[in-house]
Amino acid sequence: MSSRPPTPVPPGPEDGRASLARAERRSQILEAAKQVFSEAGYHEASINAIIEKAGIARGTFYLYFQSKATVFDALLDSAMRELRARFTRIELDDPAAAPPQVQLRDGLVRLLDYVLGDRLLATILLTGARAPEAEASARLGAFFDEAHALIKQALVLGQSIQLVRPCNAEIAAAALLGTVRGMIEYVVTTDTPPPVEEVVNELIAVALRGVLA
Amino acid sequence: MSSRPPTPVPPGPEDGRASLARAERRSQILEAAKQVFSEAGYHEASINAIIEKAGIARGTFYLYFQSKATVFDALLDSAMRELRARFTRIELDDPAAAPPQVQLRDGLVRLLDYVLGDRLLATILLTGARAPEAEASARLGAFFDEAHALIKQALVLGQSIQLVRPCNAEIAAAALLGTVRGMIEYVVTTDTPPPVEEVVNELIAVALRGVLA
Amino acid sequence: MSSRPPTPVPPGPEDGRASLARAERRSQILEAAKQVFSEAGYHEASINAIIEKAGIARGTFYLYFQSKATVFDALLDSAMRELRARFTRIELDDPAAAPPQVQLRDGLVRLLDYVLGDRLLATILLTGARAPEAEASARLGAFFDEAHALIKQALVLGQSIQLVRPCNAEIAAAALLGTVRGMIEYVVTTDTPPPVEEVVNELIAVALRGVLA
Amino acid sequence: MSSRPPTPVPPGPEDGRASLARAERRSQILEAAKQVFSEAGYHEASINAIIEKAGIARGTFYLYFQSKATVFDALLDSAMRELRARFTRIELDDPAAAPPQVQLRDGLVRLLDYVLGDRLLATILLTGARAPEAEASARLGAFFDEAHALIKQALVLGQSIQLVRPCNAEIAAAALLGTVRGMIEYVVTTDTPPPVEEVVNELIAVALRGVLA
DNA sequence: CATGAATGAGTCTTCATTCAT
DNA sequence: CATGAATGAAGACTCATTCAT
Repeated sequence: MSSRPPTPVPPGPEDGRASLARAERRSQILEAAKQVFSEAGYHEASINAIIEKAGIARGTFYLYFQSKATVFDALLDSAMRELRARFTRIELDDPAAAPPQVQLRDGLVRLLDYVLGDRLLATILLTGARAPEAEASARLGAFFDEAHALIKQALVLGQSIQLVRPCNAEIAAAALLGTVRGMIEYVVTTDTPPPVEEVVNELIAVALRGVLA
Repeated sequence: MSSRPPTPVPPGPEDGRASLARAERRSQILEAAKQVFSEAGYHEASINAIIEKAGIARGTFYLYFQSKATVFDALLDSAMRELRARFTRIELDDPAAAPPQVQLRDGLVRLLDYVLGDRLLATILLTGARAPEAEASARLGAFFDEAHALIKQALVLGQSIQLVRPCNAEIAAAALLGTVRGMIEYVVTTDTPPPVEEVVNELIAVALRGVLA
Repeated sequence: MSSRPPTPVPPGPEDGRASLARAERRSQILEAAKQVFSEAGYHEASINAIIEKAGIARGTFYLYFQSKATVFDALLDSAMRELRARFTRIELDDPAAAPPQVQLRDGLVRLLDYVLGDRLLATILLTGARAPEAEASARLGAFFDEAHALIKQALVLGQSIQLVRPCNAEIAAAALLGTVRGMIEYVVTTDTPPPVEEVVNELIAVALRGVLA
Repeated sequence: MSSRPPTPVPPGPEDGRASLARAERRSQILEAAKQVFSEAGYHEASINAIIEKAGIARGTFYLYFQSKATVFDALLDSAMRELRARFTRIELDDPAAAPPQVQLRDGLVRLLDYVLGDRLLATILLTGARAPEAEASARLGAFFDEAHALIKQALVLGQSIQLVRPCNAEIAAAALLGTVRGMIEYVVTTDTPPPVEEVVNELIAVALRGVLA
């Protein structure tokens, strides 16, 4: 029975936490959400867990994000942005640019550097595909498709200048994308991964020359 | 092989009479669950959807499986068993065995054949990591660790007979595991994938010789 | 933190209440909802209050109705159906029919009889307009518009046979609709209302001849 | 007149200086609240909508009103006051007064004039019964009871001088109150209502002489 | 006086699981 | 063995209210 007005008992903050600037509070929540999502995955993660970790009240969360899916989107977008920024298309025509192999190597180093610097975010990115409510989840699929297309394009180009051996570029691109993802997963899940330089060298060696002697 | 829970024998008369029917019902449920889990993922999948697809009553489900997590476990285990059966350790010493490259090729063909023959189960396997309640999910991690170890071991062995170039086997194994997973994901998600032979050829070529001319 | 599976502790019914036939349980819920809605109005009413009054569990409610708005719709529709069934268009041309005044009187008697027989439902009907989520709420508006049109039509017809004095039928119909609603509200809110016959006589007298001597 | 709560004088310096500004702010809020409440009804209305429309900050609202219910009360009281002021007891004994019919007509004209001049407030009054938390909501019931008593009294008086025909004054009063409410609802909800004079004429004609020729 | 960030009780709704028939 | 009605813990989200600045 709800005829009685709900005895409004909204207390003020019980500890002296001060009001944060909007952007600060927002990233505080993002940080908490990042941890929770990367530990528990989208579904297992609860708003409860997020606000507890952030040390804020329920309502405060919804002051900054419309829904659980929205925070997840923000994180996923952030991760994709970071990744995109670090790995740019390789420039062949520009004479001022570094040689292709160096560009490739640098891109991969930046990529793994970022991944190691923010393992949590990277974890979300690797597993974020399963979040149907989050609309960024669909963008993630597009993101990997894009990566596949990029690699394929590079292979075709390489073939045209006889740098790359004849092969089915579509399939090979899928294989190489897998190689990179395997690498990322490896450094993210290994407690004390080898130096980035070494990992990248190995990655490139495998991709370019395989493992045969 | 970790201590597998004793394959939850659901209660009921053990007179062995209805055993066949029992097994049939069980696989009927498993089949329905496979479809639902592979379409929706662990969390999005509902018991409702499973029993509807199986055409059984709610209670009947719990006569054969203790919980949602239990069916999922059964499916995951089944997939892992199938995979394990298809890809055996490469035999070097047995003079009666086929040459290593052929063994490798055959193993991969069997692997991809299976994957294409049961895409649903393969999908679950690829995405099944995110089901913290399902204890088989942990075994999945172990499964991939095992695969990594297998590859690493093969590399080390290959190096000892100068077949494989010197490299950090740990890292290279991670890269190659990724390559295979990428390949699997590719054939599973592509509507009309190329013939298995071609995919395997490409995969082996990339893994052994890279993409360079 | 929700990493732990929620320790499934769903007990069976703690009292021996037996499963009711679907229709029975449904009307049991409708009855409880009727009381709650009529006491508290749509918004003040809570699912909690309804299931408490019905003595059922939360989930049971949703086994029979999709939402709070849905039960409300069912009740509103039921009330409108009852009302419509009791007050039919007055038949002038049928020589076998009773004289118009008698038809009018009978209709009103049936109306008030129903209203007194189910005050709760009548209350919901009188106040149900404020429930934007309930789609039947819109139908309620249409219902009263229909009543207005019916009265207006009757007035125009009466004017054509010189039974009704010249007047603005639109306005007069609004006035008469108000008269009826006032009557209904009166009998519904009065603890021991006068006999229906008397109320109807008075209503008709006022509507037809006014209060002047 | 029930014990009205002492018109919640919001806290703040009582120096009388800013009193004017204070009153202005107050009515600015009331105006916004009037719009919101009349559009959305008590429950659907949100403090958010009110402060947005008023262009003030959240806290400011609570500087002038203790709660949502309080503003609603203020509006309801205001509407009742306006109505009361416009419809005074009909004077029979005063020889200087206009004849009773004229007094009645004038009162009704003033009533409808006001209603049309402030439809929003009138809407709130007509639908304000459903706001259990607002204690003025109870006063609204008393208000209509009062109106009923007034009409009944007039009927009894009219009967004593043989102006009104013999009837059950209690019931007839309920009918007539309904007639007036129907009228008010009609002019309030009709986009371009007929001139007040015409509506009042029709209302009086129906009330005094009915609809028969 | 004004502000608006923060609060948290309360609401609706879902769904895995049980058990009387 | 099969059934499906019933259960209730848990989750996402809203919004009136407060109070430090």
